[in-house]
Amino acid sequence: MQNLLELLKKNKLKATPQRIKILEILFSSGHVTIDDLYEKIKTYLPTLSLATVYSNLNAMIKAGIVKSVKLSNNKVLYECNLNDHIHLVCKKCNSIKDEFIDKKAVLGLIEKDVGVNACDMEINLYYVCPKCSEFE
Amino acid sequence: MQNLLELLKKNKLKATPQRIKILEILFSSGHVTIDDLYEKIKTYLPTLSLATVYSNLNAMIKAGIVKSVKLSNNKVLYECNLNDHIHLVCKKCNSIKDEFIDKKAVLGLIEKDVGVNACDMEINLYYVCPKCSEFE
DNA sequence: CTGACTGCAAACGTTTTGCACGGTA
DNA sequence: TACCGTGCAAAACGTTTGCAGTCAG
Repeated sequence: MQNLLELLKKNKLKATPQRIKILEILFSSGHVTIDDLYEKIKTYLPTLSLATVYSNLNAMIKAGIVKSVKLSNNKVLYECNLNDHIHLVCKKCNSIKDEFIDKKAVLGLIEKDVGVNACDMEINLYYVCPKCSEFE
Repeated sequence: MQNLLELLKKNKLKATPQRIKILEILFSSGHVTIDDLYEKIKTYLPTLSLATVYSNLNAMIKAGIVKSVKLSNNKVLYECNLNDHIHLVCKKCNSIKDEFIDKKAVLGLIEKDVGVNACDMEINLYYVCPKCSEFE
């Protein structure tokens, strides 16, 4: 995918096959745990090491391409940092759904209370997903 | 402190001195790391073990009395889950400031977009704290 | 050609576990 | 008294590090 290659170059990161594959998976999956990510990549790049995945994620987080989100169950998710979305987290099964909201309106409302200029905002809503509320 | 004792009993947790002290510190400190917490408790309860602190925190998290927050530097903070506040996290030094907002208004704004009833909401604002912006 | 990236193994700090003992309800 | 909670040590877990070899620019 040409644009991923350029995305890396634009951020002064070498475009290795490992990094491109990591980004591809992040783009198509929305958000994944390290284990999911490692599992999925291994089918394409069997020799890839977990340490490399970590170091690449950290490098791309530093560059601002990737974002990590820690949920209340202390699991960490990685995702690409392009879309303006929040997370709906199911309290029962920990499944996660992306949801798009008017972040500017929310940020405006909050900044009025707080009196600070924020460069980023992270919102997680905890709820019970449809599947889990069926079996309550 | 009588109300802490009742808070534990109400949630079907035995009111041991260790748990009461943990809650006292969480209440007075806002949010603390495990190390801070352990350090502070040890002056009152020198025989306390770290494993006990962990198991008590986990028990109280399950009961909903305590909450844990994982920051982008992978440090975990514990806090009591009674106040309606959000976190201002400094992007440079990772310091954290509690800030109180009108959560209901924010939640209302978001739920309108999302069409879901949330039982809890977590908001983190990333900014540059006054100390760090001095030395930029 | 050169510095950055990879893969591996070992190290690291944090959290959990198993078990005997002790204290709360 | 019965059971939950404690303390200790060891194990497990997720992540980082160091290093030799490799590859992208």
